[in-house]
Amino acid sequence: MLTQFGERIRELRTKQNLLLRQLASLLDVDTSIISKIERGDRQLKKEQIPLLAQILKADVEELQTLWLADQLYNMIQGEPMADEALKSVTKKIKKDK
Amino acid sequence: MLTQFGERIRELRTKQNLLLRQLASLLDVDTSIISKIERGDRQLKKEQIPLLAQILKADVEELQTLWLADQLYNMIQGEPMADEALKSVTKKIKKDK
DNA sequence: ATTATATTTGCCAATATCTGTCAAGACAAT
DNA sequence: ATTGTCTTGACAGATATTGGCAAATATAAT
Repeated sequence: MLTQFGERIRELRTKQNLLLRQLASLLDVDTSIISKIERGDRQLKKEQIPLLAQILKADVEELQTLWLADQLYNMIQGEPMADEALKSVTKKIKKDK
Repeated sequence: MLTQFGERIRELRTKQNLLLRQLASLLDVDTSIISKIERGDRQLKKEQIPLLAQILKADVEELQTLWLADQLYNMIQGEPMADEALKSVTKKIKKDK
């Protein structure tokens, strides 16, 4: 399944004329991992987002948002009560502040 | 950390005058598991919700919503971009339909 | 205070999930 | 056919989650 995060990374990477292999090297992981991340087969570790943003000269917060949205979407995917649950959490989050 | 789901289960269980041990037996798990679930230390398996709802004479959808909301909340807990991500997913979910 | 009952907690082993690596395959371009 | 890039599947090690037991703690009654 494609992810917003993965698609954005690929977009940024190609815009910078970076090869998978090069980005992988900068992130110190195997090339295949990056490939999978861009295609939505794997998740990047949350902790790696800042470094990745720096390498791709991207906005950290944008990537964090996309990353988190993917996780959430993945969780509610196909759940019958997704709407209600989302509404409830949104409300609760606002109260927390 | 307390959960909406766990608190509701405890509420329903006591209202039915069921002991942990009795509910545990009906669900075929150890008493300690139910205790932990009610206190938010453990998650009930999604698949067990319908049976639980039946036992507690509760609305399945209500419990599913609470359960899912807990999972979501747990995921965005402390995330700086929680708001944005939630908004994004909510929008996407609506499109999916 | 002692007993009996209910609940909570810490710990362990089993299981499941995640992470990175490797090797083989697909795909283009030349 | 060779080269360079990307993709895929299988694997092993690391992590996380789960259920169960047993001990600790709480609660209630006498």
